[in-house]
Amino acid sequence: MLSGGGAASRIQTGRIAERFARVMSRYNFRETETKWQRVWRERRLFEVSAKPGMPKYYMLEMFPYPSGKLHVGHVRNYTMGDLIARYRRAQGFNVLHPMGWDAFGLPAENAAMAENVHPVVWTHQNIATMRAQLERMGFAYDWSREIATCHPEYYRHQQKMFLDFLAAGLAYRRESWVNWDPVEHTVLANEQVVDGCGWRSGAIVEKRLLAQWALRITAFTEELLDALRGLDRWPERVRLMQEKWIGRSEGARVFFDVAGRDERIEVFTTRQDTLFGASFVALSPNHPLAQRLAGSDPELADFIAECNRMGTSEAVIETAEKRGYKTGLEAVHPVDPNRRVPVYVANFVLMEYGAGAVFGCPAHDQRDLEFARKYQLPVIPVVLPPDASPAHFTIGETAYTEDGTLFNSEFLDGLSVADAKRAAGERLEAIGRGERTIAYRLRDWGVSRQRYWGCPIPVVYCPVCGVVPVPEAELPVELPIDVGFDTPGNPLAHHPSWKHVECPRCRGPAERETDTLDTFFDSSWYFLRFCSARDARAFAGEAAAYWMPVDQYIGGVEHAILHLLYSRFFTRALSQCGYLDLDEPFAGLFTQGMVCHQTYRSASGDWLFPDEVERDPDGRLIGPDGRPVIAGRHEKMSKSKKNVVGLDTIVDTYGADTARLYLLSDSPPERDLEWTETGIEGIWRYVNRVWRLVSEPPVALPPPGTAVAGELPPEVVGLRRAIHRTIAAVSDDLEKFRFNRAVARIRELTNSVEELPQHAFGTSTGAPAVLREALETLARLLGPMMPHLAEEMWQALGGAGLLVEQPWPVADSQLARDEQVTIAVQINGKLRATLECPRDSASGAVESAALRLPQVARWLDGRPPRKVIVVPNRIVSIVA
RNA sequence: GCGGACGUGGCGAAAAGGUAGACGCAGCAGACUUAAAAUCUGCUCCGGGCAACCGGGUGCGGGUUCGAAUCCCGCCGUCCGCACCA
Repeated sequence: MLSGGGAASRIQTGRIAERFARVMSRYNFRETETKWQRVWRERRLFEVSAKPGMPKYYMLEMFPYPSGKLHVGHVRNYTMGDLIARYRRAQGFNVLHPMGWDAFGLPAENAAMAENVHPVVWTHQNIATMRAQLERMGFAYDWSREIATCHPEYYRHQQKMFLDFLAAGLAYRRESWVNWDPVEHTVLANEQVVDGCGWRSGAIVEKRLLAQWALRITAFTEELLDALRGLDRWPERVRLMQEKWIGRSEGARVFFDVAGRDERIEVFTTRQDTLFGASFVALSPNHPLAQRLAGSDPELADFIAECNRMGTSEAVIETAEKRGYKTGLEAVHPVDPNRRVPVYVANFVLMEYGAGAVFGCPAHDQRDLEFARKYQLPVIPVVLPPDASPAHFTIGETAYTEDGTLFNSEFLDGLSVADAKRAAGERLEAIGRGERTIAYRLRDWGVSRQRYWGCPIPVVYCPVCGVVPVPEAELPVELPIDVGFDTPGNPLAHHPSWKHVECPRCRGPAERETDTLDTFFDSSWYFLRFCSARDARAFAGEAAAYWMPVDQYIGGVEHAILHLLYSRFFTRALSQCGYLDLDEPFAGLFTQGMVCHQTYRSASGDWLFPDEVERDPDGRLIGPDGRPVIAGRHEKMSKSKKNVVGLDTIVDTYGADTARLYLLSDSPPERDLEWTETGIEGIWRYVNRVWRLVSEPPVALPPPGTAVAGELPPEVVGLRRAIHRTIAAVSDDLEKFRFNRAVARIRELTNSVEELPQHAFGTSTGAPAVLREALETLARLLGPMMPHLAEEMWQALGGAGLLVEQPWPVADSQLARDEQVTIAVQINGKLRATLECPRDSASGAVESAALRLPQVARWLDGRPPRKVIVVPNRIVSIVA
């Protein structure tokens, strides 16, 4: 066994040494990259300030959680942002491109418990590591604006915001449900609940009601929904997801009296038209009436307790088996007092939505139908499909949810669904049994967290004065450092002295709030702080007015709803509190895909890092123990499955530019990217080819600025056309976030330069000048993608100043124009020939030329075509 | 369960409704080399044919159109989100 391990590590060392030798003999990225990073830093090129006369561009990538090390998923995001930032800068914009750390959060506390390291230390070490990694990548950040949300100078401002929200009625206290681990006596995050059990204790998780702080995001519901339409530079799918999340539905509140009791059940429904198909009413287990009934019905109390032995996540609730408990009560139909339906308590009814109670119409709702079948409740169809006969229409296993004509419904008979909704609503209103209303899925945002590593909520509880805000002069309420993590639960609550304070109002003994704020609170305004990161205020008004909104925001689609919705709300809430005058923080949004990698398991079933897997001489995969490896599926990179690629190894081996170009070139940015070792080697070969073209050009280059003069051979004219077409196409691709295509076009131009035959230079004095134009163009176009290599190319070409300070090239449309076009000729939709024509030839001429082609004549076989369609410069379509 | 997306060669992909597979990766053959690496050249969607060429082909089944990867309808599969992970 020992020797096996030794052999494996010898292979590994051998491979790295071999790679290293290969690398050192060529383009020296090590020296080049550190050199240019130093130059940019020393000249403070990326430190910017507001310049009112100059057009601004705010480029922002979602700031990272400092989890330890940067992975290629982060780097893909930041590479795209840097590309745009450098491109806009070259176009003459004053570009703000900041970076910071979303530094509060659960993993720091987990590390504290697992590795016995304080969250402060762990976080700061991780930030230092990750900052160094970002610097090595050569990203053009304004580091003078770096922020970390765990810094008191950052969170003091959000404590002030919280107090302002409180004063404005946008923050309030309410009871809400949490996941409770009965063994550890700790509140669990949804992520910490695995199959209904606590991740550490394994105990079955319970729901508990806790008094917590919430933000009134619902005060802005309509605005947040309506303004989505104006976000025309957001992906359609993200706007759709937010729209669905807000979940506006028009319907009605309907009141059911409980037979024989002085009790009324209010339900919300979007299907008031199906009122005559009702066969039950169902209450949420946490509905007040259900709670009251449970007091005298132990069986119901058990059922409710069982419903509460389940996490709070909607996915869990919705996928659980639908179950109900028959209370024995009967609800009186609101329109027809002679009808009665049974009242159930059901586990699928959410207290948070609508009225916490529903009526069930099994014929026209699938979930109600399944419930009705399970508890043998009647299924009464009331909407008749267009071609069905009322006498024979029945419901089987599928509810009918489409439009149709109402029947079995008294005064609604004969109406369409839409008309019946209106008529039913009117009748309910007229008899005082309900009213039409709009319900939203969106709930207020609970921001209290029973955790240490977050921003303290600046309030004090006084037995005399009640809830008292901490006076502004006493902010920030700083997190104490001397805490222990041995006792489960919130260390702040266990701290011997921290929470004991004087009441700011009456000076009597009082207690601090020991909950901290949700970390989404931290990230809901960081983009504003970046506008003036060292200001004594949260942000300077003028700076925010100049820089905001963010022109281009880039991040993972996993933030499509929560972070983006909260930030949109925050911007409005802050505007309402007088901080600024803005509704939408992000004018442009792009959501990039994940980075994936194949997974590997050893013979004993343990996950293996890709680095630990080698190929033996027969090409089989073997692990560090010398035994065969099982190659698994390609998945999103995650620490738990070890399918991560360390950034440092990549940058050490190939350099930052190669990594950057690979991340841009391989897949469209919005799609997932498969990380492959061979792919990055291909980029490395390309880097060397480009560098060779510049360092050893095929002919001596004329001095910079030499005009292209004289007659050019056709190949050189073609190269010149390629140069200008590439400039135009790459610019267009960058505008549309088609980075992989932009890279492909630059590679095509590189191929064109390499393919230029030597003799093309011999006959013309202008040809070397065109070669120079091509190489300079390559450097300029590659600049935002591979800034170090491009800067080195620019210097080797003798360009003036730094490449970063050069303007973006502009295509000459005359030079880009090709006078010949290839036209496809189709017969009955199949390609049969092609035709070379001068550009913009008359359709008649193209048509007759196409009909004269021998291939066409053969297919027509002497018959005249029935129809000919000519699309200029593209295609001739012949119908035979 | 609900909501959102995606599906094209061996692989990543490209294609204003107009020549499907640009640009790469991998593979094969060749050049250089004592040899290897590096580099360079050529080939590579599938089937048939010596070839010119012919037939088929963008998850599956239909439809619209002179023409569909692209638009419409229905299925299948995969991925993401679901409010305390960030």
